[in-house]
Amino acid sequence: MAKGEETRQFIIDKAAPIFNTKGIAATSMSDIMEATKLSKGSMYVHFENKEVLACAAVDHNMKVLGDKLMAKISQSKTAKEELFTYIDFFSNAVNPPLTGGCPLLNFGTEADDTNPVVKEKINQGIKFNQKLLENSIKKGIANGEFKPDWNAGDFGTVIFAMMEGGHLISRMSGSNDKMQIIVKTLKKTIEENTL
Amino acid sequence: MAKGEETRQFIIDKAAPIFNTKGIAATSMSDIMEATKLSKGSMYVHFENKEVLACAAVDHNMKVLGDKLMAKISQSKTAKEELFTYIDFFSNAVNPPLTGGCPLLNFGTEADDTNPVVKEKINQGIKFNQKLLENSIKKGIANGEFKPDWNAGDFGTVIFAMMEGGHLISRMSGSNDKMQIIVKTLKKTIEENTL
DNA sequence: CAAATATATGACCGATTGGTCATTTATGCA
DNA sequence: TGCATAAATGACCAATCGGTCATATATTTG
Repeated sequence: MAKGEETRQFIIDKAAPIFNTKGIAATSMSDIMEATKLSKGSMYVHFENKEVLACAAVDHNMKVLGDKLMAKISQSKTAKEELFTYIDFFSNAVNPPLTGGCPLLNFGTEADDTNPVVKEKINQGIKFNQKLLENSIKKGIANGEFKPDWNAGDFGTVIFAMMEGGHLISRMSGSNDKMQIIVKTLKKTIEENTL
Repeated sequence: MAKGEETRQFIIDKAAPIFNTKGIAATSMSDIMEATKLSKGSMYVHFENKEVLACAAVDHNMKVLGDKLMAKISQSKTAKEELFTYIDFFSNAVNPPLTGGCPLLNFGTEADDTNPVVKEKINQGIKFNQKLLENSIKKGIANGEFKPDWNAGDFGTVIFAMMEGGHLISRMSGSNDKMQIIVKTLKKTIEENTL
């Protein structure tokens, strides 16, 4: 039983970056076979079909990225530091924390009109990010760091949206220039709401 | 000669929304055959392969969307009105101006690590949007509508990034709620920079 | 250790993929 | 109208797709 779970995890580890880079539709089981050096039959011992494997890969990508992010954020001492850490964490779109870029953007746009299961996973991932940011702002308001009239919910959404948009721009241009404008603008707004 | 070009355009018209909805990899030539009711051989009379057809579909989607946008914006009398029109035009992500949503987001994320030709097309499309917004702001500064110290280039990028991010959020949630927060925030900032 | 169970293999399957081509049909021009 | 050219057809192709399964090999457990 231990061996089985080990192999299953091994497959997910190898498959996750491939799915995040090529997309679900464009990734074949042969791609995963090649990456894992496992036989086709072995794949189907651990995953009943490609869709199940793809879902596991989506979950894995979100978890790995989330864990890395939370590890950084948890080191922050102030609410402002939390927001800055969040922004800095995603500020390099050309060399992003996860191979293939942001999984919320990648899987979200692909799943949009075709895969309701993955779409809902991404929807939850987005909500998690928005809430995370909103809660940091609320915390900062509560402890007197931020202006009390700052709309935490709205600005949580704004930060997330701007970072995702900046991610897209910078990935397409192959340069972090525009992302740095986003980062600068967001940090300036945070400063303006700092007491 | 006239007939040939007519059929070619007909195929593109039918194919474009399918590619924008399902993605390039997940769209098959059979899908296009079914939509056009044309034979497979006929498709290959007008397009040497799927990649060429996909590129034509990407171009078409961007052009149709761009034309619709410019038609609206050209009716604006002031620079502020131009910016508001741009924002309003993209404010409904659940029922977007183009079937399948924003092609820059859709094709951009898919092409990112796999299709340099399409990627560059999207890169140019993004730059066009940024420049369009930047020029509206510059125009507004020049004619005394906006504060002269407003950074046109930066804010052009910010508007575009926020709208794309908002588009993603609202598509995933199936609600325009978060997009409306984005719209509200952007318009407020524009007002703050209006003299 | 031995029996039972779980895991790994790769040949094999039908379906579908993108793409070709000889042939037929429609179009455009002299 | 008649002829040359262009366009449309659909059977056909090799390659690949996701997926199955009898068989073989490890692993776990009594």
